[in-house]
Amino acid sequence: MLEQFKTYLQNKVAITDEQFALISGKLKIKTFERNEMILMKGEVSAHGYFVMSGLLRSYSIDSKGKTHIIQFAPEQWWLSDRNGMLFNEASDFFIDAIERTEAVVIPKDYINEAAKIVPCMHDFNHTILNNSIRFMQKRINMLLSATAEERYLNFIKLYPNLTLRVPQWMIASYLGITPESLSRVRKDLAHKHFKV
Amino acid sequence: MLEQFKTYLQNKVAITDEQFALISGKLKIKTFERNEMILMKGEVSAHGYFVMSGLLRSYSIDSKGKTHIIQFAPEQWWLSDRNGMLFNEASDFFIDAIERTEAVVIPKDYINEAAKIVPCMHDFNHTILNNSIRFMQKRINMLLSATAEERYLNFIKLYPNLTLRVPQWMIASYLGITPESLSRVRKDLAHKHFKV
DNA sequence: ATGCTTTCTTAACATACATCAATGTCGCAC
DNA sequence: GTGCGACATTGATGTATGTTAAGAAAGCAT
Repeated sequence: MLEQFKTYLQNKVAITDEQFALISGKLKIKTFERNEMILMKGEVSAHGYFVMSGLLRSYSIDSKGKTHIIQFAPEQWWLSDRNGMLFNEASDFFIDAIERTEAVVIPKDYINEAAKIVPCMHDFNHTILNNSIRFMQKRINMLLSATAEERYLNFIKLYPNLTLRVPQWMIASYLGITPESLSRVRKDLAHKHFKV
Repeated sequence: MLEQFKTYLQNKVAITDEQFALISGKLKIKTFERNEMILMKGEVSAHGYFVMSGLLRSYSIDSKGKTHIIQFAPEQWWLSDRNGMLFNEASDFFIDAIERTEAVVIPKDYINEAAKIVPCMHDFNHTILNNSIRFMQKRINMLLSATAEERYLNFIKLYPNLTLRVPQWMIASYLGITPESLSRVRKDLAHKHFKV
């Protein structure tokens, strides 16, 4: 059941099957239905999720009722609320399931506990967090500097398979533009003979 | 000399003076002049910086020659290129000094080495990275949802002292608007009797 | 101090994107 | 299969912000 998570871990750091057995005992898998709410803004979350199949998202809702997607989490991605996980504070964002998804539930103290047994879990954590940061820096750079069309092209390159799985209004929401604008960007690209 | 860095560390995790002495031997302090270039895009960086006094920034330059500020690093902040630090890859961004600054130079393997002696350095690193992530998530949310005026007001609240130290075109660049727009926003705020 | 460069402001004008609204299409629930 | 709600497209129009350009003010180097 946790086979996929093991493969993922072993891909990042040197962990033997025996070691994995030692640190995976407490891990649980949870299934979320399509559209199921996972975390509300304001709640305190004590778990992170590693997505094995399906697709999660975190998002905000602004004063005008518009939603803004902060992150997509497809297979092999992590999603967690940093406020709750580390600081026991209320979440700024909502989390829900876009598709039916199976995720490994990671308790907040898991990494530290696991690292007591398998020290390189610290390196693993370190790597994950740093990756997340450089990923977000690139996104910030995009939002600061790119036009709607450039952002969309970048999105397609970055998440080729999401482009087909996710409704366009969600992609628009991730890019920081309206669905109408995205529709027009796509129309223009089609005229330029651009193909996904 | 490293007094400030020690205080900072002790504020975050339980480290005795003795422990700090053990892990601070190799640390060096470096001074950068105003406008001094610290890292060019494309270079591989092996150091992070902890700012003790002064102000650093990381930024990109787009195809039209415009600069976009990714991060400011005033006193007590960290700045490093994640590409080089963790993955030995070329940096996406530039780093330079806005003011004359004194910074502690943190070699890429420092945290791991220090943690061998003082294990809670892992917790420290963990906290720093998570804080950075939630900070950036909020910024992304801003860029997705807020108007120029809202972003500026948020900036003032977040970095009250930077507002006075940094030229306005840099603030504009951080907010993702032009200096002219920022000037207009400020004019409007003045009419509404808003005071910094 | 002097002069030169950088920064800030203001105004006229341009434009990318948002908004509003109507229509069409698709997929899913019953 | 029918019908309803979610999604996508398109067009007309609005608006926030960008662009260009000029002059004023402030900062910096010699």
